[in-house]
Amino acid sequence: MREIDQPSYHHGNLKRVIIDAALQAIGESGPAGWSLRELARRAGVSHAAPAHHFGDKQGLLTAVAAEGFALFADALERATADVWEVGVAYVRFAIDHRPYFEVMFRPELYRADDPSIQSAHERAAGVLITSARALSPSPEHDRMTTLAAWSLVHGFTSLWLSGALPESTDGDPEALARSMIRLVLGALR
Amino acid sequence: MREIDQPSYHHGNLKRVIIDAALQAIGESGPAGWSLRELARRAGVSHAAPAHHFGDKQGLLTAVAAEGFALFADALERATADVWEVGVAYVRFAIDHRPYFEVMFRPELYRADDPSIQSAHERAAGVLITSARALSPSPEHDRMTTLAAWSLVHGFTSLWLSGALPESTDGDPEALARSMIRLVLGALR
DNA sequence: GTGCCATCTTGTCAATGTCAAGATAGGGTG
DNA sequence: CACCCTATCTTGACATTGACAAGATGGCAC
Repeated sequence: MREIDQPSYHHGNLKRVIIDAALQAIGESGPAGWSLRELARRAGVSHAAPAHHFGDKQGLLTAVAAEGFALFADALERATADVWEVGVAYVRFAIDHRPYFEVMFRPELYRADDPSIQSAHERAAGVLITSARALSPSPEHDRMTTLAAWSLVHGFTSLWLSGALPESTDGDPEALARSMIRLVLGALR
Repeated sequence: MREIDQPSYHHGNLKRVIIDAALQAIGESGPAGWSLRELARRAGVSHAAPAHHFGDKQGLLTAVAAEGFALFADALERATADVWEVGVAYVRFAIDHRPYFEVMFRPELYRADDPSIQSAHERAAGVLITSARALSPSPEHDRMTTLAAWSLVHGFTSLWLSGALPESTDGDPEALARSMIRLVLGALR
């Protein structure tokens, strides 16, 4: 009796299949509440197939985080036409791609020094810094404006995702975030 | 050969010993990177002793979170004399009691519906809401001011703890947070 | 003194992450 | 076309972990 129905070697895009399965598992049970073996079971492969491609669990999460940062940078870049919307895009990405986001900002889960992470991370940080500069009242406030804007948006996102906000149950996070961002950053300059 | 040198039954404050060991372990390996058995080993008790007092791992983390919210509420209350300092106290607590904080805002790790959690949580939320009201320009802005202030402070804290801020390596988080809070919330009213 | 029961230990089990070794297939080389 | 070679995937094994069940201990009420 074989455990796998049809051991199909070289079926190609197993890496993608496993990452997708991981994203779904993270979405259901959080970034640490799933197992590699259950993942393999769902993907229809043997229990050690993930380890072959990603080395270990940290390796898989490193791949997830790297892909996440790249998608994140893309999403932020698409919003740069209207500077005010970059913060909204931040929130929207976190909610629309929650599994990515939850891994990305938990660096103890993956290898943050991996080159694939660093490049995507720098790109995302670049968009944030550029956008914040456009909102800053004067050049010497650039650093503080960046810090404040990032903190504001990231805090809203974290609280929303963790369910700490009373508005989390119903309500539209995007609209709420937009109001908050315009109010606070509008007052700043 | 016995595993435990001197099986000391009824030695009393084992609950405290285990919680303290858990806090230390969380500080070293994050809120999910430790094991109950390793904990028991360090505390000098058998591998199942923790389970007896706390039911399971979630139960232990529930106790940690409850204690954390109580200490958190205490710390915030002590700062209410100067409303601006409540936010700073938020940041200081998170950094000085990082293990508590990291568990508290990860509700999937514990039983958030536990009564011991709820009461302490409500007390902390009360202080935050009251303080934010004092900073609000007008009553109809109360809700938005609370949301903005909380997001700002929580975001700063999360980013600092995760090491995402360039300032995380050196720098004084408390002073930086104080500047940011005064700048942003000062502009709001 | 005797029974009771909270406290803690010991034993056990399935599940998990990781490593090592084997099986398969497709592509390049002669 | 035969050969082998390597990436891909499987199978097998092992230590560790969380959880449960059953046993041992000792203080306390009566």
